[in-house]
Amino acid sequence: MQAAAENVFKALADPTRRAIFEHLARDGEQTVHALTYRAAVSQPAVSKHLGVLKRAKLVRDRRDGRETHYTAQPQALKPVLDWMSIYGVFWRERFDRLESLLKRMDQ
Amino acid sequence: MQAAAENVFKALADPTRRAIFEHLARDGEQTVHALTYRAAVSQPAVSKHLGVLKRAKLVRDRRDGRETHYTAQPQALKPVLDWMSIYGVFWRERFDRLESLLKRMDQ
DNA sequence: ACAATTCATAACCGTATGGTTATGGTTTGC
DNA sequence: GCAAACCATAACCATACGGTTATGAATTGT
Repeated sequence: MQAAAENVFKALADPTRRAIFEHLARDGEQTVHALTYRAAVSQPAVSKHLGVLKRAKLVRDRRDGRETHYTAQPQALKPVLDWMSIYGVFWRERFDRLESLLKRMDQ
Repeated sequence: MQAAAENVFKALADPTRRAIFEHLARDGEQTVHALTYRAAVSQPAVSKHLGVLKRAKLVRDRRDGRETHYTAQPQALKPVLDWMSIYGVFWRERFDRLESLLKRMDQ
């Protein structure tokens, strides 16, 4: 498998990290401060988690003065999808979505 | 997120476990003995990994005499796909596949 | 200038994790 | 019947991991 997927899988294995990522993906760019406010853990813990997510390329950071803004980079999930696709597991589901999509497009 | 996905993510976070799962998914049902032969770790380690995969429902086991046969259960990956779909990240890719599929169906 | 804010890093701690060897219960082959 | 094969579990060990508090560097507000 691609070496890239390694870090992604490990990064997503932790629930706190997934929560942070979900938050970023849903609500867009956030400062560490804002993320800490929502998280159930301390600010240093959040910073460490962001470091892990960053190494996995799941987030990007942008320094602005004393603040650091983080953004979700969902494309980084692609290696996971690719890995899963190897086994052709989801063709059935994809086809179902295709069908329902076509139906909606027909109306 | 679904509680089910929790175990799946953690199970897939370990490279040895992914290797075992890949092997099962590719080559079909295998005994612990056969899996150990290929794996880079000891038989007890393989057994433990299989236990983790089983709790995540990623594999099924079938006892037959002194042998235990394991089978990959790729449907268990679905919660991961669902989780990723939340963010609509892959609609673009899906749509691309749809297009190429339609082209092939047209011929 | 100085106090407060924001964040990352260091130092530390308990527990989870992934590995090992040892062992024992079944089942099979001879 | 007995030795060998197959597998799971127990006991153990080192390290990784996720959390904490303490601290300091950089920036901002007043």
